[in-house]
Amino acid sequence: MEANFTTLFAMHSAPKPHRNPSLSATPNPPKPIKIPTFPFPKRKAPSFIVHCTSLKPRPKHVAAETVKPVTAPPPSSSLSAQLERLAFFGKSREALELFEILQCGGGDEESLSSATYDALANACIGLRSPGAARSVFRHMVDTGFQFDQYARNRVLLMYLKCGLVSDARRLFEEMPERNAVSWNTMISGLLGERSFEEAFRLFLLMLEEIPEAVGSRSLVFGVQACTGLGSVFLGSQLHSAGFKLGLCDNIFVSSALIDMYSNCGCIDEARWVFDEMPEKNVVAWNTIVAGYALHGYSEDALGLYYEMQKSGVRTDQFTYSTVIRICARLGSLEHAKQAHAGMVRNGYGADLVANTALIDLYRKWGRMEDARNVFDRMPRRNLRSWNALIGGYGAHGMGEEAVALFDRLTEKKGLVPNQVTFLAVLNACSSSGLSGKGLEIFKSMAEDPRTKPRAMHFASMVDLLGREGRLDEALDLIKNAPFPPTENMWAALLTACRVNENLELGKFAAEKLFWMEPEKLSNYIVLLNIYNGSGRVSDAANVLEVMKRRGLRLLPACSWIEVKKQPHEFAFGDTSHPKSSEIYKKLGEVMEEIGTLGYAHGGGECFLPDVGVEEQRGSECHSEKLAIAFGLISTSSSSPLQVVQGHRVCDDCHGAIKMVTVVTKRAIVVRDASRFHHFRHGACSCGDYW
DNA sequence: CTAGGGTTAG
Repeated sequence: MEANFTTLFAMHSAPKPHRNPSLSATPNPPKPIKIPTFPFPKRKAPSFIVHCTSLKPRPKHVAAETVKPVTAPPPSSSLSAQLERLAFFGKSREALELFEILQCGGGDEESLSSATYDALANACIGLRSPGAARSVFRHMVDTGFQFDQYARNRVLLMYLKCGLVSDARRLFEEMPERNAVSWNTMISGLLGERSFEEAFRLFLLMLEEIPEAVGSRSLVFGVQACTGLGSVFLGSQLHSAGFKLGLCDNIFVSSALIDMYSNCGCIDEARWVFDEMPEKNVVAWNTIVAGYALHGYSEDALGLYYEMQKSGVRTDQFTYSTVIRICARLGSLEHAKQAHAGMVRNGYGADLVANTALIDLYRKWGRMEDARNVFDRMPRRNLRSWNALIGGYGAHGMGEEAVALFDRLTEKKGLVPNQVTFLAVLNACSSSGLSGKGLEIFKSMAEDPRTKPRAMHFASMVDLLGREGRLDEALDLIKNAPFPPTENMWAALLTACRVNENLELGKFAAEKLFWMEPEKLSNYIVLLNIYNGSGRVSDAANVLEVMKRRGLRLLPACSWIEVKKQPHEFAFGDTSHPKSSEIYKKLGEVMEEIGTLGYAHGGGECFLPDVGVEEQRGSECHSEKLAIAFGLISTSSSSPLQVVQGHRVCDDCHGAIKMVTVVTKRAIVVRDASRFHHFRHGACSCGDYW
């Protein structure tokens, strides 16, 4: 391990973060949950730690982590003392105003005291104001302030925190001498700018120049740089070095390592570091839970969270925002509600991030009143909070509310809508038939160079026009876009053609898609449904033939429903559930009942838009129907049903469920692969377009 | 003497 880091770094070319691909795939492929319980087996140490023998452990640092009582500067009449007090109490703006007044005298001023500059630096950092930072530094230079190492480090920090990175870099280079704090400050600043490579190089330089000063703080930065670079290769070298230097029994280093490993796709190594920690604090727990979640192991992550509670560690707002996010991905409302309750109980009910995660969660469950409640109670909101709610309204066919919220947002100063906001509101307009408003917003985007519509916005407009049957306009929009058409745009057109039964254009769009994404099954199925719907049997057979030739097969469709915290899963024609006979009996009754209301089973074959053909011979016992039948017999007659599934609903089920809400007087929410269907009083929030 | 450290969202 004496091999020096510079050569190691040189060997290492263009690192790419290795992430679990399942996270970047479709937005909500939910899964049923089985929470594991954790015995904690000892894991094998990663081999690189065993191999590394040549470094000598350094004498243990005496932990100087004692917390000193901090006292405010005493009240005094002098301007600089007042300034210090203001800065101490976080009144940065006022402190800087006093500084300006102080400068008003002009001419030959004297330097302020070190403590006053300290306070000013804090004020500048608090406001992130580059202008103020520059003028404070200028004042120091102009008045002949005698810089010591401390003051130089403070200025360096001030510049970095105010975003003056290149000035800070120059300052750092020109420093007559640099101590550990100077290096750490500079490296940390570069990390904040996401200049990971430079940060890592600087860390190596520090190791060369003052190796004795590289302590656990520096190591944390080095490891963070590796996290940013996504390089487990470099990260494990640092782990190894830190291990030999005796720096790895530090909670900060351990947490940084856990984060590094999990962000580099090595969850087992992350877990090893975690298991080895003699004392695990909140951050370590939060990091490992987030790590499992990042890798898509949501159940394990939730299981670890329960383990965390058992261990007696106090959960914090980070815990809740992570756990709520996990619950949002899982098909579990009960776990989520408990997390919500715990968050409020422990005094984090006002946390911005956790509340935003809650909005997202409730919207994924179709509980828009709950989402709105959370939003209204939030003491502070950022753009993401607004986006989450606007998007939620859109996904549930509540376009009016989405637009109202969007208008409220644009009237506010301080927050400027971004790409996500626009996409959310355009989708909302489209799904609620507010085409006028949608077109208006789309036009307004194009007028402002900062919000030039992107491909996804065009796709949304294609959807909007297609919904109204304005297929020619939709096609024109695709052709006249300022960039080549994307998959999303053609897919939106294809859906429009299916609903509007436009065979020719549908075929055209489908062929574009087959060429662009030949592996994607749902495209073929949509075309198949178009052909079947218009009785073009031979064309349908052709599509099937092509699919077979390309070796396209799919997982069987399944749906699930949560009853009393237990998920119940159903596949097509499933008879494996213990209550299977009751379920089919109920299903039969309900189908008969809605039959008397005029429901007729859709005669021809109806394919689920994204499931293999051999999986479905008829839609009478599609998994969603089974899940709903089970929900009906196992919950009280007034409670709404929540069904989750990974495939899109077929026409027949969609029609049937609408009528089921009439005869049972229940609300039913189906969260499928592409959207929500909020069935109530015989209608669906999607407006029969999906 | 003071300063620099780890985790979170669409």
